Amino acid sequence: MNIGQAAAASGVSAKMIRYYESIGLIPKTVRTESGYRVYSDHDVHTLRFIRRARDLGFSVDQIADLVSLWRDRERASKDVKAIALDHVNVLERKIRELQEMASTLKHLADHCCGDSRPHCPILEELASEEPLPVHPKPDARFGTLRKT
Amino acid sequence: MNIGQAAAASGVSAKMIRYYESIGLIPKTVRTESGYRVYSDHDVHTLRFIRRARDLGFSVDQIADLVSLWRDRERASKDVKAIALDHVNVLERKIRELQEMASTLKHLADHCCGDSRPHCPILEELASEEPLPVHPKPDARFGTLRKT
DNA sequence: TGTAATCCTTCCAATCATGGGAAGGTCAAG
DNA sequence: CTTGACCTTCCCATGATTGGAAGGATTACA
Repeated sequence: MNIGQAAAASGVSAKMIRYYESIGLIPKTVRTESGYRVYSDHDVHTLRFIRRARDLGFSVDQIADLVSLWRDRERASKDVKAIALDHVNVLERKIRELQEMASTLKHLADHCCGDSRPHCPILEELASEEPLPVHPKPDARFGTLRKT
Repeated sequence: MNIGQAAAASGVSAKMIRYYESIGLIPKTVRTESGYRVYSDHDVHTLRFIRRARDLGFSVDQIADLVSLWRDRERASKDVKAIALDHVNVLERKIRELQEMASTLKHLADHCCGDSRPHCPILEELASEEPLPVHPKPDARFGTLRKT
C-alpha cells in the first residue's frame, strides 16, 4: 500500500503520516526500490488509532505514550486512565476559559443596540480602565462542568 | 515612557508591543535619538484596549478592526456587534468541540478500572474499527449552549 | 511505445501569538 | 568609570497542519 492509500484508509493525510514518521511517532516504513513508502494493514491500524486519539484532542506526546501503552501487553490500565483524565482536565480548563470569554462577550453584545449609531458598550468596555467584569455570575448551567 | 514601562502599564509584554508594531496593529512610535521607542499615555490606553480584546480571545485581525472602529467616531455600533457575535459563534463552536471530546473521554475513563491490570476500554476504543461513539447522548446539560 | 496524468519523493515556507536568547548599544546610579 | 538594567535588531522555537515547488516513478490509455 502506498502512502496515499494508507492515508485514505486511515483518515490521516499523507503529509501527516510523513510528519509522524519524521518525529518518531511511527517507525520508518519499508520502502520500494524507488523510494516509495509501503504500508501494511497493521500500519493503517496504528494510524487509525492515532487519528482517533488526535480527534479526542490528545497531543502528539500523549499519543506517543498511548501508542506505547497500547503495544505493551503488560501495561497497567491506571497509566492509560491517568493520561486520559489529565487530558480531561486540560479540556475542561480550556472550556471554562472559553465560556468565560463567550459569556462576557455575549453580555456586552446584549447591551449594544447594534444599529447605525456610534454608541457602543462593547468598545466602551474594551476602552475602560476598570477590570473586565467577569460575566454577571458563573451561570449555574455550567456548574455541571466543574471538576468537583 | 520606555517600552518596558508601557508594557508594565498596559499588561502587554514588550515583545508583543514590538510585534504589534511590526504587523501594523499599532503605528510606529516616536523614537529617542538613540532609537528607544517612546510611548504616551494615549499609546498605553490603546495597548490596554488591545490586551482586553486579546483576553476575550479576539484574533489580531479582529482586534485591528475593533481598534479602527474605536477610533472612528462615525462608526455604526452594528459593525462592532457583528464582530463580537461572530467571535461568540467561534467560541461556542470551539466549546462544543471540546465538550464533545471531554464527554467522550470521561465516558471512556469511567469504564476503565484504572488498576495495575492491562485491560483498558480506553485503548480498546482507540483501537476499535467502529466509529467513535459520540458520547452516549448529547447530554441535555449542554443543550443550553446550542446556538438556536 | 509514447505521453499525459497521477502518484510519490524531499525540502522549504507559512500559519498564530508568543517567548527565548544572542549580540550589541544606551542610560542611570553609585 | 563601572555596573547593572534597560533598550535595539535578528533569529529561532513552539504545535499540528497545510501548501507548494522541483523532480522522479508509476499507471493508464491511445
